[in-house]
Amino acid sequence: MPPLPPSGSPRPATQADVAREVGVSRTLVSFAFRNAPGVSEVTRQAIFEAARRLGYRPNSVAADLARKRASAIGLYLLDLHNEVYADIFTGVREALAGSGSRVILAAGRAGSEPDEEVGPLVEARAGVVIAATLTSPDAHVLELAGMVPIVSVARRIEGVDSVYSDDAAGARAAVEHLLGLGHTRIVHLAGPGVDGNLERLIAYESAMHDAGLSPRVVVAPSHSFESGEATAAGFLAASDGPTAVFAHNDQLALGVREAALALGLTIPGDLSVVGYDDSRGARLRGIDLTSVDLHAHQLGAAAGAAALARLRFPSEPAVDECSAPRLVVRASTAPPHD
Amino acid sequence: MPPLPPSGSPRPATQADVAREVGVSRTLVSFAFRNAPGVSEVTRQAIFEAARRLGYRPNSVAADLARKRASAIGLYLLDLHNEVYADIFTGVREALAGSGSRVILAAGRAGSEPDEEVGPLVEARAGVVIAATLTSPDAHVLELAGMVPIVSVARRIEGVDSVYSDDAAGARAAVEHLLGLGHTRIVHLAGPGVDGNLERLIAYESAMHDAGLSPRVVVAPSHSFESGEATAAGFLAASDGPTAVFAHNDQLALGVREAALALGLTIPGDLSVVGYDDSRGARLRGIDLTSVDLHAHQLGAAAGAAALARLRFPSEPAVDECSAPRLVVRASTAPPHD
DNA sequence: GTGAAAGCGCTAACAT
DNA sequence: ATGTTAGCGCTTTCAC
Repeated sequence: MPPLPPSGSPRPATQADVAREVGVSRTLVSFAFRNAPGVSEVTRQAIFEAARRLGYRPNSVAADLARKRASAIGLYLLDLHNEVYADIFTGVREALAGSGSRVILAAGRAGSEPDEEVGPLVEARAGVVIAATLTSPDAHVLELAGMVPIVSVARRIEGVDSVYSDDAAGARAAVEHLLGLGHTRIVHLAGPGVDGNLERLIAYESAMHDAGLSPRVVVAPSHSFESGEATAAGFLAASDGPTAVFAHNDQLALGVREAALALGLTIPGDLSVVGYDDSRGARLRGIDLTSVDLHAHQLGAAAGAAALARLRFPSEPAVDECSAPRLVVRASTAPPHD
Repeated sequence: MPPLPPSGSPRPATQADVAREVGVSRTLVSFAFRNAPGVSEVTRQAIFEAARRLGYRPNSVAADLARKRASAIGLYLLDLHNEVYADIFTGVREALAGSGSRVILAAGRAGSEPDEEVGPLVEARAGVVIAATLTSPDAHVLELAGMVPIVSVARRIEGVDSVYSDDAAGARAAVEHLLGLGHTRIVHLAGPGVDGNLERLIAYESAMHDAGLSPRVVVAPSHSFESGEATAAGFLAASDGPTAVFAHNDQLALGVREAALALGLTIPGDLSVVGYDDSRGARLRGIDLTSVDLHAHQLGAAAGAAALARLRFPSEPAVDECSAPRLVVRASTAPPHD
């Protein structure tokens, strides 16, 4: 027997319906729902009661339209599969708690153009968009910023509110850790070559040069675990393979780890691996991945605060908040054994 | 030196601005942007050109309001920190690709009321809300469903479109696997006691009863890793502790694993652990967690399809799609050694 | 304390 | 092919 039809969705109730039910004007209903002064207690109660009966829910979209200012804050997250973005999300939410602003989310999609999914946020007229992480060129971001204020998370963009971590310092710390252990054949597994993704790469190259070594960079097609695994399967098998890999993020690093173990290599015996993000996976016993913590949660909270400020003071100078990351050494790194 | 002020956000351009610029009526601009027939090619080009120059972006919110039907599909994800929801998200997106419908996301928050965060989706007037996973009582969900069609993911709700996995079968398979290995002291680490979260618990109890054993249920305060770790630290230390734990999800299971290892127990030597979701973490070498795969990606895709159908046929009977989960046996389970 | 009227940016008949 | 007009659900002066 097929289940019952869903409770049907007739036209949702409007303020007009409530007003008619109570026998007052629409204005009063509007006032009542915004706790505006000038509604007698008895009328207010009657209105709420009728609203409950009718299942009335305010239409925030129509309200914003009429009010001519957006109450929504857009939050763009590049990759839901990467836990870092969940941390950023939590931080943002925390900063926004009690501010009375709705958050509307958008997330990156596999095959889309860089930052394409930010579009819906501006078309939905978010008052400000917190973006973690933008991947299109600065010029394009600035163009976007002309339509809606942008708060860039984890990437510095001149002229746009930016809340980020010092990637150069983090990457340099990671490479120097490896260098200090005695490694010389260190591969950097970079993320796709998009704008705002280069700091770690550059810091790696510079640290290698400073040590008198030649950089060996391999670019992964995406930031995912799978992509790290597949890419590493290639360069690990080569003769004269690396004794250490510094990956752009933990996902890639875990992929490298998987590929290495599949080839019969041991970690850190045959291969040292360093990631970036210090995510949950890195911290599990048995994984113990050395990684760089960029304090994603705090980054999110700072971004949330910046967004609120931008909403209130549209023409203040852009904030530029850089925080220091921290290298967390675990058991995935050791001196090379040859 | 402080950075430059952000490019400022004057009033965003509207169709009226574009129309004025080109010297045509607003209607034509509206038509042009919706690729409606009846606009000469030259006018259309002029319109697009002017729009580009002015930085015009359509206001999807105003469009929906005028059109009197929502083009947005709401997607509620209970916990961004749980990778399963990212899989569901990906599946939904896939199913919706090319349907021309925007997706607006909302995610659960730590301290909020059950399903509270679905509210913004209905207030933003989503045409249908895909909810993964609802935690409030059926009655409350049905009330919600009176305001907007709901597609419930991973939980069956009578009278509401439901796309879910057979939790009873999955849980029973997990417990019987443990039973088959010879375990008798099996603890079930359950999620918080909310509606729609009981199937696994009940199946566990029934499987234990069928085996002539008495169930030992411990309820975790949340679904998180931390909560699993803290809770397990308690019951593992007890004398007469379990030889196996079946957790409500992988996060909890990984927390149990961590607590066990911290106590010096070995897995699966001293303790067998089974999770649920078959997430990335479970599959890592060195973790090798036995788990139940509920095919989150497919669940998401099916939910997306159901949402589209519901949008087109508002009064069709509710769909009720149940799929079979699969137990994936890995190295975290073995016969008890005493 | 309450209501009438205008308008937010857009779509959708209905003209022309 | 192009323009006019009337709303969508709401907020917001400004009267009463």
